[in-house]
Amino acid sequence: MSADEKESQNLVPKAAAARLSLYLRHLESLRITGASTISSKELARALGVTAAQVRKDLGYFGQFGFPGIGYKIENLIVEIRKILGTDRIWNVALVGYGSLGAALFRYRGFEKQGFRISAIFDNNPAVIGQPVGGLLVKNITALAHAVAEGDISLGIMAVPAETAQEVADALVSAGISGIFNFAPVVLNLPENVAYVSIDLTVQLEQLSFHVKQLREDAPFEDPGPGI
Amino acid sequence: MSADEKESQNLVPKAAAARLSLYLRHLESLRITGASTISSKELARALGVTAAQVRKDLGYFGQFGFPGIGYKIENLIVEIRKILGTDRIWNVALVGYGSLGAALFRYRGFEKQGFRISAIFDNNPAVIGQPVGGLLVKNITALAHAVAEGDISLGIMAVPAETAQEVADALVSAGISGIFNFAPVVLNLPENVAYVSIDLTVQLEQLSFHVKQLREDAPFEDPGPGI
DNA sequence: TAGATTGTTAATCGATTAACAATC
DNA sequence: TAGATTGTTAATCGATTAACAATC
Repeated sequence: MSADEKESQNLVPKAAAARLSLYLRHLESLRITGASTISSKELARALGVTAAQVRKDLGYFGQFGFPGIGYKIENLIVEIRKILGTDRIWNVALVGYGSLGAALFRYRGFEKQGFRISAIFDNNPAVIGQPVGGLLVKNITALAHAVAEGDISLGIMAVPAETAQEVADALVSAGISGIFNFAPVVLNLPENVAYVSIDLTVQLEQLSFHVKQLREDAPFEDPGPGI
Repeated sequence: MSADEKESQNLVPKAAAARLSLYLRHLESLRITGASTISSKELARALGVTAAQVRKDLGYFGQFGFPGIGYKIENLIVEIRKILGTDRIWNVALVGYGSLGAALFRYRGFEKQGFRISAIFDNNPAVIGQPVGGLLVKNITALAHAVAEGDISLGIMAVPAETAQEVADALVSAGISGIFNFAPVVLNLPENVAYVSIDLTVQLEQLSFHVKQLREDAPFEDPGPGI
């Protein structure tokens, strides 16, 4: 079976695809230093994984390295971008222009990787019509039209939990291909819509869980304050 | 081996702990509806996992259910909070008061789960001294003192990639127990410091990857615009 | 009681690591 | 050439699912 067939049959572990992004980030930072090749061992070391894992992750998608040499940095950047689909511009709709939505809009990291927020929506009359960075915040009822007109295929949701499913449904009917959700709910979506969700509170709870675990594992290390 | 021993020996899959947060979120929303018990099957259905997984995840930490009945919602909420360590207040330092930092500070979801941002730091003279929600943004050089004084054990980093490692080192020397990082870098931290990281661009890249995969799997479903 | 549901063991499935021939 | 490093197979490790006796 070819690497292409593997990919299209979903045999790529999700975690492998996530690491690809990390490899890309590191390769981009290396490029600035002028380095031209890197071995799986060096890349692994920088990211805290094993060299075998780096080679295996890349192996899911093709043969990019040179035995005895390593990987050519420029070339690998181009290849990973192709794999991730960031060798193009994605137009993104931002739904919800509260404080988180506004922060995400101002975040320059997205544009740098080819994600362009090209429309903003809210249901709050107080912000609808407001100009932000060359755009106007639109009424959420205009979603379907704007998505079709603007060749928008991704949506970022920064809305409260209460309206999240409703907004997701609207994005799906509008014909969006993928949703990036910040509302703390598990969305119900059709199989043909891609879905990534970040629940900030869940992550913070994981942190407190890990802190607790560390303290339990090493009860003599951290007597805490007052001793 | 007891459930407690398992936990302290790190035999709990990380993914199981993450799902605990999702169970908690759903249980809290159920409580409002007045329901008093729930079965693993119902909980599983709501969150898109299997019933066996719900029971197994909870089983890592103890026996909370009643055969033939299910789980008592109020009780399970209390137990999961204990497990996650959110049965108490955590004082949190926010480092970096740019647009993301400001959005995180305004986000009410943290306080609701017991995470209180009790100090804010930045290195930018333009924001140092600025009053925000009853706090003053402090110079980052005051970190160590404030952490000790304020019983702060967690740090949220909303700083640029360039200064992230430096800030992390400062948090570690200040005696912080856990770091929640938003900078797009892999931090180098001692083993005894808990660590959760969110790289927004990585997540958006995963979304574009999944969209691409869906399109490749169903080439006849989405002819795209222009047809 | 009969039906429902847990907690847990064993079976399955998937992901990571180790090892090494092929290659530069 | 000798040393380095890839790509890939096989072995290991870990997580999920299925099954079912125990229990209410």
